[in-house]
Amino acid sequence: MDTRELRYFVAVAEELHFGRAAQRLNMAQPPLSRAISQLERRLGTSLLERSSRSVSLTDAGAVLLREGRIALDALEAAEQRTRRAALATPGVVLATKAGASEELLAKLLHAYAAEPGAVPVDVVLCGPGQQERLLRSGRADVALLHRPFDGTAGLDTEELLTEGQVAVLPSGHPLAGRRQLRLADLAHVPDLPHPRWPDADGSYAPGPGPEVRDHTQLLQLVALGRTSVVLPDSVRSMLREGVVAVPVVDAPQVTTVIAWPPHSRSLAVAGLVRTALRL
Amino acid sequence: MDTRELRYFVAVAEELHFGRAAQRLNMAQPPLSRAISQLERRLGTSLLERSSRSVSLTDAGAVLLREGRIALDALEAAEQRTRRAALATPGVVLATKAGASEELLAKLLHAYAAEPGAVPVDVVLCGPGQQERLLRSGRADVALLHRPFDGTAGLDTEELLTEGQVAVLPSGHPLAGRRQLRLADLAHVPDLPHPRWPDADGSYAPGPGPEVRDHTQLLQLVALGRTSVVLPDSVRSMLREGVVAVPVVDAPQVTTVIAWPPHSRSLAVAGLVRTALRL
DNA sequence: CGCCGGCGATACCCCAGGGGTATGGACGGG
DNA sequence: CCCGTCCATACCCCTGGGGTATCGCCGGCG
Repeated sequence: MDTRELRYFVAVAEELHFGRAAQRLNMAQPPLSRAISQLERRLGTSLLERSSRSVSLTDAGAVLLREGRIALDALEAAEQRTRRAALATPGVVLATKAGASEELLAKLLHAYAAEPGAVPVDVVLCGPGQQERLLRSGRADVALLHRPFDGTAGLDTEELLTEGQVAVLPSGHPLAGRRQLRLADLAHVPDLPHPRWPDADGSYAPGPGPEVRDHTQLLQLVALGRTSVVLPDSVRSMLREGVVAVPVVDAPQVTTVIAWPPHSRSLAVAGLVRTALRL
Repeated sequence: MDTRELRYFVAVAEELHFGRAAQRLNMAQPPLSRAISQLERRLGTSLLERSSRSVSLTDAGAVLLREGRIALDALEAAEQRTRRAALATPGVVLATKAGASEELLAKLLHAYAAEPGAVPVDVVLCGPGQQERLLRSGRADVALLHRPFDGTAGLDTEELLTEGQVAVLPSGHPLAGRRQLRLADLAHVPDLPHPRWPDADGSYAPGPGPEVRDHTQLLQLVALGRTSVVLPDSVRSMLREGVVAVPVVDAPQVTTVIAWPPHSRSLAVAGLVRTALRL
């Protein structure tokens, strides 16, 4: 199967609309239609159910969408890792969520730098959920992920830290005085809508909550009484005036894991993992 | 990156010879040379070191070979799984080495068939090392692998059984009377050369030992005094007249694992794994 | 009920680029 | 020193991927 066809199919399968998919792919609609039916002929099966009013996935199409994304990720990773291997810099790229696990990260970097044979670590701070993408697409060699928020299927991982979660609230808020909360208490607080994080493409889904890009912004917005958020215990070390943290007893436990691609042959990644496990 | 270019590169990187690679790809050498240098230009790095007498991989080339094989496997898997999803048969394909773990396999199939919601299991018996390929290339949904012989990087696994190994010898052989053996005892027994298994393409590497295709053949050849072999304990149940098994005390322990692709969403695979763990 | 508008498929054209053959140029061995 | 090996270059051909114009289907609306 050709990469081109697969990319086309994934675009159509995601949009469920040939016209929009063609637009996204910067091409006209007819060659896209043709490419898809050609792919269907090659595979000997129909992938999309077209009525003249709507497009939907067949079972086979759903399989190809899931498996195809994995294959495209692997291709992109091959390209990115090759490009990075070509640069003279022998560094390793570590991706982590901006503002999360700050203390752990600092300790890890410090301890690793003291190891014999340590190489420079290029830290990429990214938005929530982006570490996983960076790792899968080959732009990072190793990442700190947070279960259950990030998916770890197909990655090798080691657990580093498990913690509960706290609600971060403006100090004047009625709920701020409680000794503990439940998720139900926070589910419908109309004056504190949940913040909105950017998508992979940097855009924001519509909604009532304020748009945020990092934890500093987020805590400032909490202090201003505009939003509230549930985060792992370790944010306590970042708390500022005007915000309080209240344990949420029934929030899922968050496990910070260090993750890397399963075929990694990098000594630097192995060293980082070894160091992290010794912390 | 294009699939075609990647396939070409992998062929050249494996052969380290443009002429032979072109032959393998059923094309002439010049367009292959051109395609590779075009790929190098696109990636902005050289992948192969050519002198007019020999070709070798650069560091970046080695990375692309490793990552590229993974990506090509993922592509092939996407295609195969889509094809299989299109067939009406709701079965699941289980790959296992012919003759290995027979008792375990029989128990597993029997127990799984009794589960509610069990689907037909299509068992593929293949040569050693081929289960891994079948799984990675999407022709199988789940496999029984044997560590440390099969690689499990990038697969999800559960351990089922760990056992020692025995040497299978013709009953008349001098070593057959021993209570136990060491690998060194078997390393240089010129009258019992190791058997040769077929490669992925069905051909045999040259060597002194007899060519075998399955364990029945193998045991017959042992009985005839033509070869000897070291296998997991569980072959004892297959022993025939004329052969004896002697424990090899320093042979590595063999662990039978059930393995599946990490992104598998198949209920049937999950059911098989659950059943296997309960045995 | 018929017209319109949205959407995917078809028809037809064009040309970029992938593949082939012939040949050059570098280098090692006899 | 010449020849054989092997990768690169030059040049040609034609497939097939992309574009525009248009059709056919169908649901909604006046």
